[in-house]
Amino acid sequence: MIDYMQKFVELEPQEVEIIQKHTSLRNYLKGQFVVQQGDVCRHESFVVEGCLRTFYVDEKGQEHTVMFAIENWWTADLGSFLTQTPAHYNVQCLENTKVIQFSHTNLENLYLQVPKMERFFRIILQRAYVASERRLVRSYSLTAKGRYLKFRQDYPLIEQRVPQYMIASYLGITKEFLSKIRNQLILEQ
Amino acid sequence: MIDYMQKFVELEPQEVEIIQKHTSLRNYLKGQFVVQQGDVCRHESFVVEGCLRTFYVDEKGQEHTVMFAIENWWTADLGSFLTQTPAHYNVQCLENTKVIQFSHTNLENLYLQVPKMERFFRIILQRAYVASERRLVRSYSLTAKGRYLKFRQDYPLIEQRVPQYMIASYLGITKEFLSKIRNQLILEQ
DNA sequence: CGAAAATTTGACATGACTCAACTGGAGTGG
DNA sequence: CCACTCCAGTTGAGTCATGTCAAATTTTCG
Repeated sequence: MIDYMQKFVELEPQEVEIIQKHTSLRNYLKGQFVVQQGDVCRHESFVVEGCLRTFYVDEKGQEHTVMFAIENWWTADLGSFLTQTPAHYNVQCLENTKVIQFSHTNLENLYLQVPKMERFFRIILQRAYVASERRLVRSYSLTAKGRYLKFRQDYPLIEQRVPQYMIASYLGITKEFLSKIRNQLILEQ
Repeated sequence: MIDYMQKFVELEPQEVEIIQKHTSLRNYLKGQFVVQQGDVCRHESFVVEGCLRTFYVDEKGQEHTVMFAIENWWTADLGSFLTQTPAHYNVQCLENTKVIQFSHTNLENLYLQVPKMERFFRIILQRAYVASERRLVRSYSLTAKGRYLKFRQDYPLIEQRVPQYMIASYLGITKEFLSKIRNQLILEQ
């Protein structure tokens, strides 16, 4: 994780040490929940190894996948984490997963002790926001097939690691329709 | 703008002065473009007064509204601004508009001179990211009618200031269909 | 091997789009 | 002050993309 951070900010050895004191390493088994809808999201997690899915279940019982996270990504229900209010989303491990976690108080503390962390997260958030905006535009301007092709192109690694019905719910379509799109793509070749 | 910033970070008088030195005030007329698709977005703008729309035109010539901005909002093509590469979006004034602008170099400079600005923008971005994620979830889980009702509820002020066809393109539907939804809502009462 | 989970297939239903025509202001100019 | 145009909004008919439901098939994994 430190290597990853150094791409965005330069850290002194003593800063690295402070960061380490404010984080904890945690292992989850496949299927375990890091965050559950209704609970407060206590940590922001950096994925060292594994794969997770953020999703929420609506009133009709339908699942909507908000995002996936693999190695070197951050995950949390950010809205819940920031305000320490009940989460709208679940975050579940799709594989055995190892994460580095920042608790809310530790992170606030860390911002005071290592101001560079403000910069680091500002940069990370800028990128996340731009990506989210792009995805939003695509959701409106592209057809389901177009969104699927874009997804395959952007995240080929994720496509291979997660079941198809989760990809469908990430793209905002039903698993049946995604299956039909895939079939159609094969026929086209 | 300073009042607005003080809600998130405490600024010393000399910091306020530095911020002022790094910004410029600019007026635009209704219809003018702050950013144009293809040009590099040179500024991040804080809206003092007025109303703007960020949108992009796809290959088929269709407009997609990415966001609106009114008083106390920030606007830019953030992706373009951050990397200083050509913009995907247009930002156009829907009314005569007054903004405070940060150029890219001024802002980078400001981050060095007033580190609190890192914190300020981190917080702003967190909120923007959470809002964007929510909108994304809605775009997938709600029907067009549901999205329209939510929009009216969330941004009643904006609804009254912008033409209906722009709201339609913000919601990802055609102006005709929005008109039908509105008609339907009247009949329901 | 057998059961559960994931995916595929097909018939039918529906939300949302397209296109074209129409309505109704808000200027604008004679 | 009227005629004209222009733009936003409405309406309706027909179509297409995507959803629903139920059954069949394949894959995964204990």
